[in-house]
Amino acid sequence: MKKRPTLADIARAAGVSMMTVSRAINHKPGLSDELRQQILKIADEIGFQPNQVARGLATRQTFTIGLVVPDITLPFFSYIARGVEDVCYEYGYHVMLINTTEELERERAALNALMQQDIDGAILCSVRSPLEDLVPALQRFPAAVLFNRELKVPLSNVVTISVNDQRGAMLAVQHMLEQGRKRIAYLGGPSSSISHQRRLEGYKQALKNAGLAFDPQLVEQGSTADMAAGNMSALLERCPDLDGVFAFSDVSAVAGMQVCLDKCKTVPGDIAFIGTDDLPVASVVRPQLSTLRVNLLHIGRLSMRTLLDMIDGEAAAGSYQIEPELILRASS
Amino acid sequence: MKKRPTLADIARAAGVSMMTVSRAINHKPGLSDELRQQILKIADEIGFQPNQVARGLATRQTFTIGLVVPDITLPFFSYIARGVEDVCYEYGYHVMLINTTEELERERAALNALMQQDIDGAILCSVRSPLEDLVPALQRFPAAVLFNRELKVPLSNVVTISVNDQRGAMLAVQHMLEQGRKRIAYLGGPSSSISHQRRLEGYKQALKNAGLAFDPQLVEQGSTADMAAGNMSALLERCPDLDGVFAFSDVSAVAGMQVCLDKCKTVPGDIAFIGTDDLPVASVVRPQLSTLRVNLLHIGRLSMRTLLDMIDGEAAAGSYQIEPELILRASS
DNA sequence: TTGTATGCGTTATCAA
DNA sequence: TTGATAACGCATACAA
Repeated sequence: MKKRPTLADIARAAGVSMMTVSRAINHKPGLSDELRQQILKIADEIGFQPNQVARGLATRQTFTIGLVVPDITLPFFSYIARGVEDVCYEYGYHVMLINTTEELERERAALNALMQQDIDGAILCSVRSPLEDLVPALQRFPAAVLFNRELKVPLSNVVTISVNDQRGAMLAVQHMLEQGRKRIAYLGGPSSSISHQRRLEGYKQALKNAGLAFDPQLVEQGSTADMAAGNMSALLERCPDLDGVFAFSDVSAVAGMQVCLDKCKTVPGDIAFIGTDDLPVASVVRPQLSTLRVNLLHIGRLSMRTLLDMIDGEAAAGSYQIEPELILRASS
Repeated sequence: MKKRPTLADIARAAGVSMMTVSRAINHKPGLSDELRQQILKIADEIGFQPNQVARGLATRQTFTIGLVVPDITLPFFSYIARGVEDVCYEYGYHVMLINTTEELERERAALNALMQQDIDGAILCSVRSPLEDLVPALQRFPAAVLFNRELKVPLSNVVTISVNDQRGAMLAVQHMLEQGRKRIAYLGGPSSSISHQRRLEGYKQALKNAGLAFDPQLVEQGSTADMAAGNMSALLERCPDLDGVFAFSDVSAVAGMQVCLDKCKTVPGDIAFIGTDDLPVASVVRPQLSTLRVNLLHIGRLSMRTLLDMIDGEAAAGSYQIEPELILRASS
């Protein structure tokens, strides 16, 4: 591996100073077009690529943002990541991706690593760290977007973006209640998930609004498809009169639905199903799955654009709330 | 935002030179334990975080690797990314994630961006760029792993890791042939995909081995679930005697399977289905889907560990071949 | 329009 | 065991 050419190399070859080369490369004013073309030509021939690390050190701007997610294999986060990256590409930014696997220790490490990297901003998705750790960390970033996590007191350099999970759950449960169903279960996600907790609240609220009592027997939690299937079996056994299921994700919903079909229940005749996220699988299974949709790609893009606005000093801190949309298909 | 403390700040506060602080921070020999503890204590109090950009410039090592994928929303790649990131976390490395959306222009931009970032290595998944562009780019990285793409001539700094897609397809098709099926379709992926092309080869090879002629009428291609469903309808209409389907992904397989079930075909009675990737959905749908499995998390980890070995100069270039495993479930 | 001096925060090198 | 000085590659500020 031979050393990469530097500004100095170009300067020597072109017989000008480094600064002139720098200006030419960065398309800054202050030299004749003729000379600029000449320099660019030489740079190209020599195969010059500006060293962004050096540039970052000099300008204190790395054009890199940190993206922290619990688990990139969850479609929910991979879609957000995609949206973020798309906008980054448009604006010449780069993404440093960190998975935390919902572990506090790894979250702490992620925040620490990002501090040291001199990133221009951070997008933190569903972080769990206690506010006493999170707030000081946030304050050290030039700008940050906090997704699905609220702050007690607003910070001047952070925007919060949240999905209204509670309302989403209410919409789903209300819909089934309006169909005359009375025994609706919540096939929940991991108990530590903030979305899970919020949806549970929405579920309870919808029941309350309809004058129905909350029955803990009708709630299960679990993260994988296998667990959802097991939970569904347990629910059916405990509550044979079950007539509706709101699920934490489309995958859980499909798993649960198949368990019911296996046991000769009809969907939606005996039991209605509503999932969450509108994953590709939702419209592929039979019956096609009703679901709560939020445009995750859009959320990713919005997050990154908001971050860019803050970096450019064009936006004040604040908060967005994304409303999920109830997509009715054949399962409810 | 106040300026972050630097080595100089600590040095001043501790009444020693920057170098002594540097040595203390980096746990390098050359100073008394006593003094080291003293310095670390001050650094901690002051909230010092070493600036990795400056460190990277000085040492020419950024502890960052580039990960290029076509689309992080495809489970195939998000699982690999997760495996890569897990190993990165263990070794204190960072991941710069870039999506190329299968566009050559964006691939070129990705390679360029990574060159400029002074990364320690790169993992390139399913890149399409012609070898004449790819090879010179690869040579500029200290080390690289090339996933699902072959080189004509080996490079001393790159390891190739590939899934044996051809053999996988052969296994799947052979299995159906052994069941006595004669009209097996290939519900393919995007035609530009290298995996798609390899699997098509395997499909043809299996037919040939069985003495059957290849019938282009039995092949369709498309990337989304919707397209797969449309393609399945077309196949059924063109070839009513169809009795088996090998699909490019589990999502395509499920989509195709549901189309068949909708048209009152039985699975696997009338038509057998075998998918690819063993996604969660495969074991959740009914009938449960047979599929080709490779451990993607493992591939991600293997890629990153191999890259680390090369970075540390411990491994020579070479190539790995991953064999898919045929998982038989109810659909075949 | 072009060039010079200096600094960004850290580490390598060599001297004490 | 410690420290002074010079890189690393680029950009800012100021001068010519």
